[in-house]
Amino acid sequence: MGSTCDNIYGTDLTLGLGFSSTANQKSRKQAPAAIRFDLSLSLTSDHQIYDQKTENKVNISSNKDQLSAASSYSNGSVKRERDIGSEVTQVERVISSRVSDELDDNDNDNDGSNARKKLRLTKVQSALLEESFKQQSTLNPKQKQHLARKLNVRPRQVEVWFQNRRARTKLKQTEVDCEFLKKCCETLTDENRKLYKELQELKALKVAQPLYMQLPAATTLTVCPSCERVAGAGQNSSKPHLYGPFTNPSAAC
DNA sequence: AGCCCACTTCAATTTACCTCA
DNA sequence: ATTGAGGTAAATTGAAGTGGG
Repeated sequence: MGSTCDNIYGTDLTLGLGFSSTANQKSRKQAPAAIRFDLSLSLTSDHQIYDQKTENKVNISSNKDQLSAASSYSNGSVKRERDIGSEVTQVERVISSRVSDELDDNDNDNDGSNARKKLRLTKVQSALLEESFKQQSTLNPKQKQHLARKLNVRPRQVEVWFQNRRARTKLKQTEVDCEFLKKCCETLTDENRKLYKELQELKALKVAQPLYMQLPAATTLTVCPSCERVAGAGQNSSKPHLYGPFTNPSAAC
């Protein structure tokens, strides 16, 4: 991260995230120990961090030995967290995002490391993108440019987001379809099982009694006049040959 | 050339589980 | 025995890279 930027107040701010939190160790390990951030973030009074790009504020207060945080968003909503962990994460996100932007704008990798920095879109940015996606799932170049300017991101990011979003939608639809087919399969299996059971019962009945004399009055099945069988399909004599009142017995044999 | 899609990579984040005070 | 904090590994998420149509 070669570019150390002074913020608009002329102060070279360094935010150390060294305090104890429930944020997971691994992610903090991977985050820079101290991050110098650009003009879009500034420390305000009352331990408040203000992201000028998203207009989000993160209030940080300490209460005895427990740190807590509350975010106030540009839409007026306020969120209170159990502890500082997720807010630290949020601050890291914002900082990371801005730093990535900065690196990208500076044709990146000024720090010499080729590590791919993951940029996370802010909630506000994601919400706006979602809103646009609801209206239409593809963008023409003009719309892309406009949205990119509005979100303060690169057009390529908007493009990638829409691509990934379409993929997610498709995947979800596939899952829904799969679930539907699974249900269909279950129903058919169940039906097949019932029919097979019925068949076994009829077979047993045939063995016990001469069928053409003993068939229950209620049954709609008939005996084939040519082969005198209820069971025994033409293709396989061992398999039952059943037909109902609307089929042609001679044609079936 | 530019766009889309499918597939992939990998950093960031979440979740689950464990240990210890 | 129970609870909460802290640590870690595995799983998941999602932004971005790549290659082919």
